[in-house]
Amino acid sequence: MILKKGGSVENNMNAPVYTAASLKAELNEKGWRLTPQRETILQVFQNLSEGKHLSAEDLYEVLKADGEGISLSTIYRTLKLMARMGILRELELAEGHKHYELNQPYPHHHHHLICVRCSKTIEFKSDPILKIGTKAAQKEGYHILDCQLTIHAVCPTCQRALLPV
Amino acid sequence: MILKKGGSVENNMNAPVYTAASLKAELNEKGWRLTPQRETILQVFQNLSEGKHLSAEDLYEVLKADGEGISLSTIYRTLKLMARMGILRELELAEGHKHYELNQPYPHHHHHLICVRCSKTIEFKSDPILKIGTKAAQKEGYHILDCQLTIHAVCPTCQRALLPV
DNA sequence: AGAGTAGTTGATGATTATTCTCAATAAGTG
DNA sequence: CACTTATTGAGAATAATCATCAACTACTCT
Repeated sequence: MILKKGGSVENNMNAPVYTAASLKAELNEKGWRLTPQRETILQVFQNLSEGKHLSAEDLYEVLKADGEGISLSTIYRTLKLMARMGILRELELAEGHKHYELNQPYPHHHHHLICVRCSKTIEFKSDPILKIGTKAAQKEGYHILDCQLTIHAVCPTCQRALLPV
Repeated sequence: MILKKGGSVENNMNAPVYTAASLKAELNEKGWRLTPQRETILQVFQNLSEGKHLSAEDLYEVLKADGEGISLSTIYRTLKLMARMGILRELELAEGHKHYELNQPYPHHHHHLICVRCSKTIEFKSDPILKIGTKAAQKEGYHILDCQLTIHAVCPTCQRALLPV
């Protein structure tokens, strides 16, 4: 993975992304700080190809391989922080641990269809859902951070396998 | 959604529910057994008022209070089993542990709007979402078990509180 | 630019929800 | 009724995540 340092702007899919500067602005606004670790972690997610997502452990390994060694404590703290800021989405794709991906706006926004047996996951998009979700949040005065339809199902392969649950 | 099986009847809200008999039929079909524990646990969920959900620990306490003492091991096993059968929905409403509720079909089917700060949760319904989700699963040949839109957001109270993330 | 304040990191220990193990039990089958 | 095998219960084992705290450093204010 290539870690692009400094003022990144647009990724290759022409979607607006956070830059170090905008991340710093948003953090400082709340009295928090932009650290090299936070910047690096954001970049990893920005350079991730669509459909990819990382667990805390995954991210830890990626960074270690890149020679960027960031402690697991910081990984966990940063993932949670960024999820609560709405920068990352927290996904429950398989049992046991969470995955994270960049929380992309409209044209890239998507949902997940997950096999409860083998965890095979398919992404799909839907404008209406995003609109309905946004409206539901607005109606209650909630400030929306993420909106994801999760479909639990059994994939064709596992249906045929007739495995015990 | 697969909630109506075999000899199901109607509860007082006019929604189809599992009976001991229909649960047994579905279990036996796969070589499993209907035990008093499984029947009891299903009943607890069926008697839960709308909008309520239980964690494994909650269920354990409820049963203990009822003098029905079922071991935590069995609780966990049964919750997972029933979720995989599509009888229960597994919800990620707050950090740290899962909640479960009966997986009700159409007129009662609903989604969740959750405050990431205080975990206050609001339920809302949406036909279109259920339809879109069902279609998405069908298109991929997945056998759907559950379909839930989860909206992570900040509730009005927590917005005003300006608390640290 | 330099000093001070307070947020952040990293290492490690602590939690805690959930799963595993295994002997004893009991549901379903013929 | 006997037999096979799924299931239970108790406790130990896991694994993901969080808390703690001293050292460090980003940001702010002269």
